[in-house]
Amino acid sequence: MSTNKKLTIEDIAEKAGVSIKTVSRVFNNAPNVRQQKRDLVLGVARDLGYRPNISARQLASKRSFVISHFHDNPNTDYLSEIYEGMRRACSEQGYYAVAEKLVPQKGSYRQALLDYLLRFEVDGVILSPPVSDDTAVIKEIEERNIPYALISPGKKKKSAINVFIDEKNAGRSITDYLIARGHQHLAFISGLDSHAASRQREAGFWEAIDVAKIPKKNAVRLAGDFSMQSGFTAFDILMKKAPNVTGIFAANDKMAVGIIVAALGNGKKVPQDLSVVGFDDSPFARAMWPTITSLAQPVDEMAHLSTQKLIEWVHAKTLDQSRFEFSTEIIIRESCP
Amino acid sequence: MSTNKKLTIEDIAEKAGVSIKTVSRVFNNAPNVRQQKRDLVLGVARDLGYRPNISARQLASKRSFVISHFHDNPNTDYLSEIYEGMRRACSEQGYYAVAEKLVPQKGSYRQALLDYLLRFEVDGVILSPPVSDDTAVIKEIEERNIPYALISPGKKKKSAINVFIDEKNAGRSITDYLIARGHQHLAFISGLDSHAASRQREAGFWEAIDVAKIPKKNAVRLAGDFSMQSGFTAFDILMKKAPNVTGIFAANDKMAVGIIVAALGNGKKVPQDLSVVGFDDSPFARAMWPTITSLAQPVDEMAHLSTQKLIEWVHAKTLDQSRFEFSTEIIIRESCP
DNA sequence: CGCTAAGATGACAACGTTGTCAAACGGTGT
DNA sequence: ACACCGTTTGACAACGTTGTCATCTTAGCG
Repeated sequence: MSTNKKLTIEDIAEKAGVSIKTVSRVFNNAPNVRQQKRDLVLGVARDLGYRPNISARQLASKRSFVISHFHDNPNTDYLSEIYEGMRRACSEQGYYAVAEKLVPQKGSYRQALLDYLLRFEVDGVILSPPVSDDTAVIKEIEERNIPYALISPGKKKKSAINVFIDEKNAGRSITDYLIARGHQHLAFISGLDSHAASRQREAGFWEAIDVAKIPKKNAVRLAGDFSMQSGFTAFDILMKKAPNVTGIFAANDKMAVGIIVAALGNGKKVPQDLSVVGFDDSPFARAMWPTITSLAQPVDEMAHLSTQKLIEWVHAKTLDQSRFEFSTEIIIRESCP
Repeated sequence: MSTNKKLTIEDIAEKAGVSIKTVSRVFNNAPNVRQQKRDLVLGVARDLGYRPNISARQLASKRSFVISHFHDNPNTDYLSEIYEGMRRACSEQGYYAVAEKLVPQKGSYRQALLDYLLRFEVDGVILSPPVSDDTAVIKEIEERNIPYALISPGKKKKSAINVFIDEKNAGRSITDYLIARGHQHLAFISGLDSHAASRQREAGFWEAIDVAKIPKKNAVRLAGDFSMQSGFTAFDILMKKAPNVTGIFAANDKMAVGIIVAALGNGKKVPQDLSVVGFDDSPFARAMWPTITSLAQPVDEMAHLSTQKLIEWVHAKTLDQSRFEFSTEIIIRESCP
């Protein structure tokens, strides 16, 4: 390992026998550089281990090389998957990934966003629920012409990168799975109705019921709020309202944990007496006992792609494709084998 | 809100009738500026809403204004508390907070660290377990004279900022609490022995037993690994080895969840038949049912202070105080009221 | 009251890139 | 061979700060 003093664009230019501007062009994928020189410069740069200085780039180009994820979601597992996906993509391109929790004021995230933008420059923004549903936030971002991506099951925007899974179809398929395992009396535990994801998962649930020709009265909906506690509470209500239910679809894993704990505490065996499936494939789906069958969405991949496309957009200054749908997978575990 | 074109140091200098260098001095808390001028400049800057351009500062000063947290801990709740504390402190000082998961190679984080440092400049580093225990990593950081902070119960370094709680004392006090609630037959579920924190918490457990003059045979140690599953498993062993235990201290909340779930599944009531206390006060301590009595450490505050002190160190170029101990608190909930 | 040294201030050159614009090049049609 | 035009290349001035060093103040002292 050599004591390499800091390399600059000039060192590369000299070694390659071109001007610094040409080197700059190569590193910015700018047009109008002969392929031969491009290769030459890249070769020299690779040999010497050159990397452009971020600060100088920022200063000269008035770009920040920062991609920010604005969120307000207590699910830290979800957040860190997003962060990891962003970080990977950013690191590949010499960008910085930053995550910022927005604190709502009077029900809107607008002020918190403005506070942030006043202090830091940002080249691109990633929004996830519930921030992605705040129209005031989107308006501010669009007015500033900041490229942005929505990782969200909500409304799609023409002028944004939309990354999503088909929530309804996912709800449908995991319900189909429950039915295929022989369950004829089913329950759905909803999340917060304000979240589009919960509503769409539920729609999938009812579609599956419908298609399987299970009588509507054999299916029941219990209101939850995504919390473990609400899953726990749902169990009591379930025992009163529909004691012969054997298959439960919880709109997220936390509620699945809640209902399983409640079931065990009341002498029910899982999955023998009660089968439970969750959604998100979060770490406790693996860590609980019994482990939980869950629908996995590739959050990391989704964040990675969002970030990549965002950076492309920043460079190209124009957005081409705007919708990216990801597919999901049912991870079969003990709670519904 | 005015359409403020970008303010530079020159605008402030002109408005205040001083040179740009003086403005620069003021913003860097440099010595040798008359108090009167300092106030004048700060006043003008506040009125106009000026903030120094980070990139230009980075370029000119060869500092990066980035503080990185290197970690490899699957506990995302813990990580996001650290990140939040860092973020707050950084944002106050115009720094960037960055979190980087290090992937070990051949048991060491050294290579991953070097890969990172090759790509990005960093002004300060925060390490938490298990990275903070990697001597090769610390050696590399010290050789580069990068200020660093250890949020860790492990060995204290003279040449670093050490932020920690007294783990042994914390283990002692929560065990004291169990004993005060009348429990005379106790169990400790350990975490990974490679983690100093687990060993120290256990030491506190035994000290409490000792001081309370509880016969050693009435206390038992069960080996866990911090996972929910290991807590679950511990229950079976406990029932065989020491069925009359009524008070359990799990070295973290996850294992507390595991043992509670197992207990409920076996018809035991918590806390009536079995009282359980955890450690960390993580989100499920609140979300589980029953909610879990747990020992809380102020992770957010610890990260905030680490970052502040790190930034002070960067500016002063010298480290004064090196040890910062934080106090803990027992959060009483249903699992051991 | 002048002298000195320490403290306060400023002029100007870095820092390492990108933007701008002019110049050189190379291919085409006459 | 020449004029023309698009493509490629480069010289040099930004970008907004901080570092260096010279100069101007001021307080203290004989």
